Amino acid sequence: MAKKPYYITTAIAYTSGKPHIGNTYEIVLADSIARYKRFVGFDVRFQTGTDEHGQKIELKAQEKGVTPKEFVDETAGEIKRIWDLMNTSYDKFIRTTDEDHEKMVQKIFSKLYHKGDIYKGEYEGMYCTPCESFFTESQLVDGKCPDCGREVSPAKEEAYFFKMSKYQDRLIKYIEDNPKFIQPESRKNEMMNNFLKPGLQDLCVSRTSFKWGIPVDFDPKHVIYVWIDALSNYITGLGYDVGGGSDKLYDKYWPADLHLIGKDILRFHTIYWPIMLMALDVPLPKQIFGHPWLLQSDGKMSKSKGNVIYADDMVKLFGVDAVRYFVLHEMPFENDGVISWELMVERLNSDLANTLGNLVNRTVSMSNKYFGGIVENKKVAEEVDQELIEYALDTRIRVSTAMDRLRVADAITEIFNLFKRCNKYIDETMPWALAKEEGKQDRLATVLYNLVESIVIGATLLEPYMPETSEKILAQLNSPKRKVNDMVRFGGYKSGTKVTETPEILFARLDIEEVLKKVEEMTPDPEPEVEVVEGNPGIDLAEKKPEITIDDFDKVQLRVGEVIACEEVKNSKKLLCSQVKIGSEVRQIVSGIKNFFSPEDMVGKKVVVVTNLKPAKLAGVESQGMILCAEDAEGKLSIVTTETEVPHGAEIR
RNA sequence: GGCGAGGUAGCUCAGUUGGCUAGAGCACACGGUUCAUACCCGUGGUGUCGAGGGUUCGAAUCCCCCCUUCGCUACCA
Repeated sequence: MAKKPYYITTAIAYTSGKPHIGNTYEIVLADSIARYKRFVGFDVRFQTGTDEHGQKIELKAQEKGVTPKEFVDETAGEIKRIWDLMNTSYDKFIRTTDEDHEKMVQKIFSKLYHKGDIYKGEYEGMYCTPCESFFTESQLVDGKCPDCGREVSPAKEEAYFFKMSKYQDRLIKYIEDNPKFIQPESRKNEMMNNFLKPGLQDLCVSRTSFKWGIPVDFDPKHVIYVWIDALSNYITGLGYDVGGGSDKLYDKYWPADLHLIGKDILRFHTIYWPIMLMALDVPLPKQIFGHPWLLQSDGKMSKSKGNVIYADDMVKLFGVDAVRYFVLHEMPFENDGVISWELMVERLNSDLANTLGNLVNRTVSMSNKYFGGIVENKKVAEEVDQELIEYALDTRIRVSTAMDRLRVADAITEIFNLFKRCNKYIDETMPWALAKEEGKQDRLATVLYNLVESIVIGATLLEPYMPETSEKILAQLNSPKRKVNDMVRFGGYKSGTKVTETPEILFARLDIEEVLKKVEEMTPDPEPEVEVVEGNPGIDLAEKKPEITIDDFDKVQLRVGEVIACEEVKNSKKLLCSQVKIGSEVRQIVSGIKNFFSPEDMVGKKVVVVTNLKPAKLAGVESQGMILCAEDAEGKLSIVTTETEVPHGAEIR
């Protein structure tokens, strides 16, 4: 019988920087599910990758002085390196800059356009000119640009829109008919109440304000916006073809069984993505799980605090499997989890070193000490054995129940409960006492056999979560990997096998003080604190502009001007129109300063003017330059002028 | 503001449709044990189950109100 296919994906990671432990959690979680499904007999395909387009990347690349492609090549490489470091078993790492992906995204966009689900319209919003960005009302901070804090003005831009509302009722029905579609369930309510029930707005799916993206093939000044580009990776990665003739991978694995994503992007995956698929006549994925986040106990992770935890730092200190154990075990199903170095060390010492490591070690040691390493089933059973045997066999069922509900943390706990049960069994049977008693040798052998067999069962079940440790334990016990079908009976361990003579310590206990010391060494410069001058804090800019050269600065021409006349601009709230004399010419300049200066204030003032600024119309009035002002934290303005009297027309440099 | 989730032992959390003296893990204390990584096993809680009111023979669990924390609130990749 052919194996049942199982397709699982993570969200593709945005390549704007190095992923921290929170991002890494998702890939490890997905990996544990993928490995588990493989173990229980599914034909698994596990896809992950990177989302590499967008304005933010364009800007970051510019800041670094590299091309966007060079920039994402480096970041994507870093992300892949960490995924590999975490020992994740993905089958496909897709990048949205892959050629086949880009081509198919264009075809998908084109098809939706010709079908009439995408139409050309105008995007209206609040626009911040210096930032070249649109914002919605709700994004504005105090009615101003959330990035630079400056005034924004209503503006329009040509854009393509997706008719979401057309599919809204179908989606509501689908979600209601498939209660498991959105997990955890509380998220389902958020989507229904906030978006679906009030009615969907059409979605803007193209941009002209930046270039780093996939161009619309029939209208190349537009770039396809993130939704259609990024989300479609789940099908393009399988070789989906919108024109028919999809790859056989697609036929086999689509629809996906599980999209694993962070709770922050649930809306895109549970609303936009299903609607896109409906429009393409493609079946919907079976389940979408928005997992919670792993947070620092001492406040949020931030680079300026110097407390960002990166996966590779953790791996250096604790090893891959300890980190995997920690993130999987500590993460609850619905609420955010907590991460700290202290908790990490505590878990490692008590669970990994004491319970598991010590169990394996003492078992192997006793086998060596009493029987020269030979583990033999002499079948001298006693009543206590049965409880252990049943517990060991039952663990498989309990793990399975937890995994079917995606309760990965619970599944791991079940496995460790088995290890604890083994430790208890040792105390119940007291092998060291049997060793001293005459005629108890066969009973002793049986006890050790039961222990080894139980550990093999536990180690086998542990593989999806801690693959390396699982392998190490089986190697110490000299046991092959056990198949899922051989998990239903107790006694699969081959009697007469010799265990290792030199048991390696699986997890060494760590001292929290020493760990914290090492952590400090690894982060030697936790961001030099900028000195704050007492009583005069000044103003900190939210965003610093990239460095420029003297040549860049030379492009700007600044001259002294004298305001000879000034009036209010009709139909505007903030604008004044000044006539400014600069040498032999008089320029008309419009400025947003009415809230602070009256036209009378302005007349006679010497001002600094940008004279080679491209003329622009503000509220219908042409402005041939710009008067420079300083702005304080409250947005109060002060005109820049010269320290001593200088004739108008003088150049500033 | 609207919608939603939570507030249970020092810490992290379980507590199904209301019902035996409210639980687990960690930490802590004591006892046991010595095969083992100072480990393992056992024992130990006067917790106002956020506050108040109500329904009921009986409520952490249902209803009302209040306090408090957090999530979501559309074009951000």
